[in-house]
Amino acid sequence: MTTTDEFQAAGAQTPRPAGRPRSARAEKAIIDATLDLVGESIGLSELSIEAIAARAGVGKTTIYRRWSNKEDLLVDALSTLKTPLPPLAGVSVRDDLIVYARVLLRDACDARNRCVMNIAMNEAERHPRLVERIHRATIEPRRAAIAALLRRGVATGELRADLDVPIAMANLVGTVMWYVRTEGGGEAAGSSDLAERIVDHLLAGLGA
Amino acid sequence: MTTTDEFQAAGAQTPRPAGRPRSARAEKAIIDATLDLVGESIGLSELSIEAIAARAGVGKTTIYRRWSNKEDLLVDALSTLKTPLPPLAGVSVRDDLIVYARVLLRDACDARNRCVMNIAMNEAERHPRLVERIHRATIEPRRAAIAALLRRGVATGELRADLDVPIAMANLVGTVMWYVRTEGGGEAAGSSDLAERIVDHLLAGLGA
DNA sequence: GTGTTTCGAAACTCAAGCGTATCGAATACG
DNA sequence: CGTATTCGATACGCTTGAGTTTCGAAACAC
Repeated sequence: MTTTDEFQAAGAQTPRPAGRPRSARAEKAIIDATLDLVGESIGLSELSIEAIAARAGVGKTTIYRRWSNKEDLLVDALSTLKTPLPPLAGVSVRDDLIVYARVLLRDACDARNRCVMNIAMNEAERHPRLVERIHRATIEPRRAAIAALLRRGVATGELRADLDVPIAMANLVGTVMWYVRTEGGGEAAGSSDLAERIVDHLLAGLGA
Repeated sequence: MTTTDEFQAAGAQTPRPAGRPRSARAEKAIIDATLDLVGESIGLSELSIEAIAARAGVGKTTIYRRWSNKEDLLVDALSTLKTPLPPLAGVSVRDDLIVYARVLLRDACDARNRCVMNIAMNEAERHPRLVERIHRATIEPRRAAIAALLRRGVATGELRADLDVPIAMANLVGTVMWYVRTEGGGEAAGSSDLAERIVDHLLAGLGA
């Protein structure tokens, strides 16, 4: 830390409170350390503020001055993860399914995003506000997007007319998630045509 | 507790040690309480011996006299869950796939079994011995059985000749798991033809 | 310079939970 | 009966971590 990284947006109507300004660098370090540790230790109860402070090279005071407790910090940290859904080319449903499958694959292979899913699925009754926020920010938009894509496929005749959309969604998402979990997570991302193979497999079906 | 439930197998070569015998009822109560709490609190670190003792109506002494630590208790408790794989009728691959899908559905809806999966997937580096044992006792046999069934289908021509077995396994297992997680867990088990619909969906594929 | 606020570090209080030890009562054997 | 062991209950020492407080130093405004 040779240079000073303190600053404030200093809007005209916020006349810059007196005293030393809060370090933006410290804030980013705290968020990063939190996400790192969330990615390593899966349970939220294993995640300690002291470990976050140590990892971030920051005093606990600096954390508690910004967030009043662990859950508030987690809400802010996890909300920085929501990668935007990629735009769809919109040419063929198959191509768009592959685009989404690639996103699912990438997220499923990333430790941070994987833990968001674990938290959303496992800690619903222990951290309802946190899980609710994750659902609204990340999960629900993706569900809606995939459902809309599947319905588009039914409408255009590219998919079966009697398609069961909930089952088809479980097909796509569940296959990707389970594949990554069982067949080594890291290597799966490398083979770039995996998403393509999974989608074609689903479209064609298992039957002869 | 009006009657006495103490006993010992008392084989001829084990001459029944002196003193009050250990209570088989207490042992069962401990295992049951452990599985109940595992089914409620998903993380192993949230699971406390003291809560197990309280739930089982048992002193901590009675637990520590039988298991030296929490992990040993968990290994024994979880190993009582392994429901045997059902025999296959062996007539058609579709029927056998439905049999397995039903087993997967039932297990995925049961809180206890669901937590075994969570532990196996999430706590690999924290409890390697426990996870290893779960894998050998429960997961690996099922993986092998499903893989064998799929290969049989390829051999008999009921399934595509170019079937990618790992992807097909992720299809079946992932679809069931994900469906239960997203579309209400409890109700899914009720509709008895869900397994059938999922399998037929997979066999036919999504394409028109 | 003075005043105000934040900084990292360290100490603190408080609660939870592990694993152990001790207690009187209960249950077996002989 | 005496002896041995387990029973549930309780207390203990110990560690971990949450959240607070205090401290001297640093970073700003004036």
